[in-house]
Order: sequence, then C-alpha cells, then structure tokens
Amino acid sequence: MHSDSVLIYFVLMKKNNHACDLKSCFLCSRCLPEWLPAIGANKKNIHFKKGELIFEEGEAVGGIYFLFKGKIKVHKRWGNDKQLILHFAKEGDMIGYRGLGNERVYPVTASAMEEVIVCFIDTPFFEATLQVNHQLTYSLMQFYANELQKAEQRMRNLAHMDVKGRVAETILMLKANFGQNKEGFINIALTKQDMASYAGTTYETFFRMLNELTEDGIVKVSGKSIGVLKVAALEKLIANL
Amino acid sequence: MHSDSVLIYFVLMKKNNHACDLKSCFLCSRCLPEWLPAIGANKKNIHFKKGELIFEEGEAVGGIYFLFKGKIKVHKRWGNDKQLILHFAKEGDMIGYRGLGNERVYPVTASAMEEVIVCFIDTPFFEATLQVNHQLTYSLMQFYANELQKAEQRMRNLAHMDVKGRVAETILMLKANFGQNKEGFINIALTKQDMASYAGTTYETFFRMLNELTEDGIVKVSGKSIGVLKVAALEKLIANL
DNA sequence: CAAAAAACATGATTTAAATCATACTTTTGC
DNA sequence: GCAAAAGTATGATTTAAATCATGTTTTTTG
Repeated sequence: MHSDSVLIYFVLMKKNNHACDLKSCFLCSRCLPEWLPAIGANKKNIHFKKGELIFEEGEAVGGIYFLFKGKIKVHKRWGNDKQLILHFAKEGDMIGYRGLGNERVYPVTASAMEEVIVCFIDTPFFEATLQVNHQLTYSLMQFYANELQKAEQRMRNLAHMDVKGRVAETILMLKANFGQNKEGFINIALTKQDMASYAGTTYETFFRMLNELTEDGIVKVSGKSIGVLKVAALEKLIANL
Repeated sequence: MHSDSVLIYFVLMKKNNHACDLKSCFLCSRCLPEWLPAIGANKKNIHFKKGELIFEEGEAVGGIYFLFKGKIKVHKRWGNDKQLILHFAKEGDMIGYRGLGNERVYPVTASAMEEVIVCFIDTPFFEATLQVNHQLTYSLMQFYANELQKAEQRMRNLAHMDVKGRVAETILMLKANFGQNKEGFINIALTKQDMASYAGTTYETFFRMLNELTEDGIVKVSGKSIGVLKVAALEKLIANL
C-alpha cells in the first residue's frame, strides 16, 4: 500500500466519522443493531460543491442518499428553462428514494444548493437491507404513503388554488421545515426564482404576490429573508373554499 | 341464532365466493398461503350503488378496499363545485391505501361510478397482515413509490404543460388503463366533466380541445366513447420541450 | 312516462397569470 | 478586483384558459 493510499484512507475515515454516527439517520435509526456494521462497511460519503448535480432526471438509479450537510433541491425539469421544485432537502433528509419504483431511472434531478456531504448506499445493498430489516421496510412504506398524500394535495393546489394561495403555502412550508430565527425570519436563503419554482409560478408573479403580502403586513422581506407576521392571514389564503 | 341470521349468513357466503377467490388480488397474491384463511375470515364484502361514497375526504380511516366489480373514481374536492380526479379504479384495484400514512384520515373521496362490490379489510387486521407478510409490505412500498412518481409527474404537468397536452395525456391514460374495443373506442364511458376533472381543467375547455383533436383527425368521438386515431400525434402534444 | 336533473354544445366576455421589455444590483469566478 | 453572470425589481402587453350565458339533448327517477 502506497503512503498516498494510506493518507486517503485516513482522510475518508475522518470524514465518515464526522458525517455519520450510524445512529441518527432514517436508515440507521430503524435498522437492527446487528446490521449497523454492514451499513458502516457499505456506505460511502460523497462531497458535492454548490451547483453540482447529485443525480439527474433520466439517469440510471445508483442508490439512495442521506444528506448530512448542506441543502439540496429536488426538481423536475420542463422544456429547457422551466422547472418545478418538489422538495428542499436539509440535513437528515433522504434523497433518491423516488428511484426505488419499478422504473430504475431517477424521475427527478437533485442539485446541491451549497456545499453538501451525503452518505450513499447503493441499491443492491439497500435492497438487502430492506429484506433483512422489516421494520425499516414498514417505515419506508409509511414514509412513501405520506409523501404521496403531500404530492396529491399539491396536485390539487396546482389545479385549483390561485397563485397567491400557493405563494402563501410555500412560505408556510418553508417556515415549518426550516424554522425561524430570533428576528422572525425563516432560516433559509432561497432565490425568489426557486421559491417561485416551488409554488409553480414565474419569478415575476411570485415577486408581485410577495409585494402584496408585504403591503398587507402579512410577511416581511429583507433581501433573501422572509418573515411571517400573520400566520392566520396566510392560512386564510390557502383555505379551501 | 334466528333463521334471519342464518339467511343473511348464507347470502354473504355466496357473495364472498362470487367476489373473491383469495388468489388474484394485490393482497392475496402476495401473502403467505398460511395466512389466507385469516384473510378469508376477516374480509367483508360490501355493495355500493351508483353515486354512493365508499369513503370521503376527512373521514377517519377504517381500512383498505379491493375492488371486485364496477368502477370507482378517487378525487379531491376544492371549494364546493370543483374537484381533481386522481384515479379511475377498475376491477382488481386497491382503494383507500392513501389513508395508511401517519394521518389516519382519508385525504380523498372515493365514489362508485356504477354498481360496485368491494372487499374490505379493516386497518388493525391489515396492519397485522403487513407485520406477518414481509413480501407484501415490500410490494406495497414499491407500489407507493410508483404512485408517488406518477403523482409528481402530474404535478409538473399541471404546473407547466398546457391544457391540450393534459387532455392528450388523459386520453392516453384511459386507453392504457381500460383498453379499446374492436371499433377502436376506449372501454370506459365517462362524462366529459369527469375527463376534464382528471385533466385539471373545466368542461368547456376540455370540450373545445377535444373538438380540435377531432378536427385534426387525431381522435374520434361518438357519444361518451373516445377512440384514438393517431397515438404519435397525442404523444407529441405531451412531449416535454 | 313525464318531469327534473345531469350532461352536452357553443359563442361571448373576463381575468389571472405568463410573457416581454428594460434597468439596476448583487454574486461569483477567472 | 473586475467582468460576466445571476438575481432583483417593475411597468406594459399578450394570451390561455376560466367564467358567463343560453339552448339543446340525454339520463335519471318519482
């Protein structure tokens, strides 16, 4: 073994220890303790720079990812300049699970919104893990059931809710997912284009709606930060009536 | 035991035998053979008339249904006169599986489109079944993964595809799901309002789009029957470019 | 079987939201 | 550190699709 290889080996060790404690993620927390060493031996930590793709729509599925550091957006493209953002993933989230159906091709693109470290498990090992850990399979089934409910709720919103309602919903989702700091601003810095792409509208329309909400004293905006002032008013906008 | 009860008992027996052979449905075909008698003892056959609700959005989840006869539409309401149809279920389909997430409330309404017979399994027994039949749990997980992919695909279509494309998609979905008869018409009679509600548009717009497709010789319409003349032309309309 | 209720068919009108156009400001990469 | 690129900000214009209005035909049901 070259001294180079040894060096690389220790660097990876350090990263692994830093990134994954084999306890907290969706996978490790639901596995039989006896199986954890197998996971430790099979996981790979991978680093991505801002803007890099973790995987792309149409690409063959390699495995499943667990996000340890950074934020990732998961989106579907349309044409060559439109997209619908399905999810903003944060530390602890699972990524790539949409590729586990019959079609072994990713139906979405995942791109790093900042420096990202993921823990990667390839499909053959993940499937073996599911065969052995029944409680994990059951949890994953429940997880999918919940995601399906959310997706169909959003389908209906895209079909019938007006843009202002979807903007309100986007803001409330961000608040619920990322929390807010002491100044009352949501803890995530997104471009307005990305927020618009989540709401299923254009940048311009999103901007105008945000202006209206600001004028009505429902939200406050400062650069990339958005703060909710009147939750009830936002909830009223998304009310199904 | 009253003679009335005896009568009812035999009627139910007969119905059961007619409706369910404990072999072909999603549930029975994936269970351990040893478990089938338990299913036989716990399933209930229920009859619905046209227009009756199998369950309704917001109602507490009772269990899961397997459709043996008839057709059911699964939809989400908006306001009090709009809806988005998520699925047209036919013989063999599973219904009510959306209620299996954390929220134990149906997120959708299921209504009988004609005379319907379903086989009902209550949640406690279904969960026991999942705990015992790991392969079934795994299959169900895969099933959900596929449904999620389809839902997110449609989400993107509702956000970015034009109505004509969604009409084309609706027609191709119906053809793929229900097949066509010798005359080349799709084997399902739906109101245009229902087709429009699936495509996420209004009756009037759906009607106009269908007219355009007819004028261009892409489809043929005769009463409630629609026939596809040029598949490629429909596929081109839904092409993502 | 007749009356009421759905569903069908189409033209005219309105409207929400996308697109286009243009200028300024902040990031980012070489 | 500066040029290019990405993001922000807004007004003006267009357009796709919803809504409204009205008459007809088909289905359901008491």
